[in-house]
Amino acid sequence: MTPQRKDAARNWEHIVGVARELVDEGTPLQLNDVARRAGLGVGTVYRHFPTTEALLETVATPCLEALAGQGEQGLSHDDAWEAFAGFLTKVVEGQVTDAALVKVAAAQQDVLPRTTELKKQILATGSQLLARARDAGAVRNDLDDADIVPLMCGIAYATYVHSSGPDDRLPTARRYLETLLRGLRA
Amino acid sequence: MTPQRKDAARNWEHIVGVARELVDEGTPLQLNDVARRAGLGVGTVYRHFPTTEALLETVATPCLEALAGQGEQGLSHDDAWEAFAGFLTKVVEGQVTDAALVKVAAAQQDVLPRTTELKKQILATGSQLLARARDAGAVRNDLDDADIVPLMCGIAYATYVHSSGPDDRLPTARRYLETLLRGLRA
Amino acid sequence: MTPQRKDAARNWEHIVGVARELVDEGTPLQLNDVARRAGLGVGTVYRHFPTTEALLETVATPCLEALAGQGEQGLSHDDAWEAFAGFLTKVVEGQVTDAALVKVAAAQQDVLPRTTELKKQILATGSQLLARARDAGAVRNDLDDADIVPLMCGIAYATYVHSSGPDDRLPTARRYLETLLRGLRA
Amino acid sequence: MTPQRKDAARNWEHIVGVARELVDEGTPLQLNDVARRAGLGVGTVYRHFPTTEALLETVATPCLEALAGQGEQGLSHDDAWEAFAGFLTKVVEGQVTDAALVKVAAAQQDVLPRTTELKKQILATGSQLLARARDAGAVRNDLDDADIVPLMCGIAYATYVHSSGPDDRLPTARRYLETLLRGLRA
DNA sequence: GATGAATGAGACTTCATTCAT
DNA sequence: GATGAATGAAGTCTCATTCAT
Repeated sequence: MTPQRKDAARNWEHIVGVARELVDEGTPLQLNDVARRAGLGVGTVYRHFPTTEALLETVATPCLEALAGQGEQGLSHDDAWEAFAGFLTKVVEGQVTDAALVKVAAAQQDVLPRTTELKKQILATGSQLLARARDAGAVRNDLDDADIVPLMCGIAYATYVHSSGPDDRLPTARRYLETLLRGLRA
Repeated sequence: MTPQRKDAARNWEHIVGVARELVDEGTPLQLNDVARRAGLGVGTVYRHFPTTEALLETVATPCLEALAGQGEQGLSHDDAWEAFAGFLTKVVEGQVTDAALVKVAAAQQDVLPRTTELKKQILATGSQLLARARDAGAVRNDLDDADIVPLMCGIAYATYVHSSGPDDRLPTARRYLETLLRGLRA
Repeated sequence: MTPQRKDAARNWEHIVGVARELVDEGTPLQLNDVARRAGLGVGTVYRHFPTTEALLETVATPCLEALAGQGEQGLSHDDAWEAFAGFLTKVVEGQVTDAALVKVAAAQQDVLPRTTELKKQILATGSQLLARARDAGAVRNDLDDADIVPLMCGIAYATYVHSSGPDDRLPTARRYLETLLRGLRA
Repeated sequence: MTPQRKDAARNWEHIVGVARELVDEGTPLQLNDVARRAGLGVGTVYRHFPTTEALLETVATPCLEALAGQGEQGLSHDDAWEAFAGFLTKVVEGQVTDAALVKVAAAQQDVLPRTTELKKQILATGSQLLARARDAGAVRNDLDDADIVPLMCGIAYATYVHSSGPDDRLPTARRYLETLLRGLRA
């Protein structure tokens, strides 16, 4: 994925870094814009990332990887409910902290195979955690695998609608999630 | 609100109708686009609706009015919890049925006084229903007035993320809301 | 020129009054704008004044008439130079006081016969005053009739370029004219 | 100022050339219009000149530079009055020859730093020449630095009002300036 | 590979004028 | 006569993408 030549690799990093900043600022990603801020030619940015989505997904990748990792850890947790709830908390925290994540999560289609892979992996982990919790009688039966991601996106969205700024988002998101989890509990 | 002259009124209706279609299609509202589809001059559309928001809010108005009405009815309901839950159900059903509603609900600023008025009214009703349910000991204490709208938007959003088409939205939304309501219950 | 029906006459007056205000504000004359401010339909304004120029000239007419009158008076002045200089002073004062006047004066073509008539009359008076002053040996020979209006417009323009606001215009215009007059003196 | 790449430089020149023509024709500068006439995309023109003013000032730059140069020469002239008068003559000749110059001169705000610089320089030269002439007792005391530009613009404007075509402008402008200069003489 | 100039479709908006009511 | 809704050409400007250098 990462190109070979050293300068190309440096550019790649730089572009992703600039894109990260833009996403954090809430500025809509525009490849021209990224190029200007990175002090690079548009062509260079296009070579590395043919579309906005590709760049966005790349920006989101580390977060997705972190979530995937945390899911793995959760699987070794004794308490099935705690594992499940803890995982969802991480997911929601990620989303309200990182605007890139929400967009990538809500997108129906991915452009990078890596993104698809990670999303699948996270979903699989979520499903396992849900299954375990359900088997342990901790979660109600009417919740499906396919509901996890939408619900997390919903919580994140609710948080964005509620929040005036980026500061009060974390507590709000946690509060909303707690409520939802209480509703999920068997 | 509706203009006086017959032809103008016809155009007004027509524009709103076309906009309704576009919203339902998921096409982003564009005044030029509306004009083309309506077979009218751009200027005509601009005369009636100076901004996209004005048109969008107008499109959403009937739904908002319906919700406001249903809220009123809820206030005369005996069971405080049922009244509260029923109202939220109506709100969520409205949102997943009507894309305009989500956008208008999530917007921080309105452009039409009528919209502001209706939103206030609905919020007030929601607050009253929440207070009644809380007083009756049916709802947990940590839910605030300011959380109602965001949570409803969140449910709607979750539904959109989940749904492949517009048909399975209603049951999904109801299921999600039920879960949330269970979590809100004291 | 003024219409017959009483209400029409009232409208006519009102339109001209509103236009006067707009000109004084420095707002560019727009017939739609005039109509809105006057609380009349655009059609009504168009009926009275088919073009912006027609309205502008109408607005300028009283000033033109005043100048024409003052020119007449000047002709009966004993001192030929004083008469000439005094007349030019009035003209320049008019122009820097009234934006409509500059535009009408600088225009190559008039749309109202009345305007043409008044401009001719003023020009004729100016020519006579110039001739008298020249015959009296008070003015240099190289100044032509056709130079009077342009020079007055030039003085007015210089004043506009110089001036920061409308308040310091009169003294500036007078100063500039004095200089020019000194240069015209034989 | 001129871009690096050869094709870009060619376009830049071409655009300025086309703009020059339009200005000379008396056609109001419009970026779209320029693009069409130049056979270039609108975007190209906008890239080079983000606003009409930027293009206009660029078109006027060579003239401004010429004036600045001539002012320098004037400073080394023995006769203070001749130097002053000669400079003003050049300025006025420039203005009536080049419509861009009048607009740029009369504008309160510049958009290109180069324009501001040149205008300052020319003004400074004018001020010095005026001071020298005044010290030499050749010019009346009531003329201020800040009057030079407005008066030159006024002369140019008077010339435009007078002239039927672009051909008789130069002699007219000279005649008007002579008259004014006579009035400025101590 | 890198650059960034060029492109031009297309979105947005204004306004002079007409004409049905 | 009066009204003001309708028109749509024309101007402004942006931005994703391509391609010559």
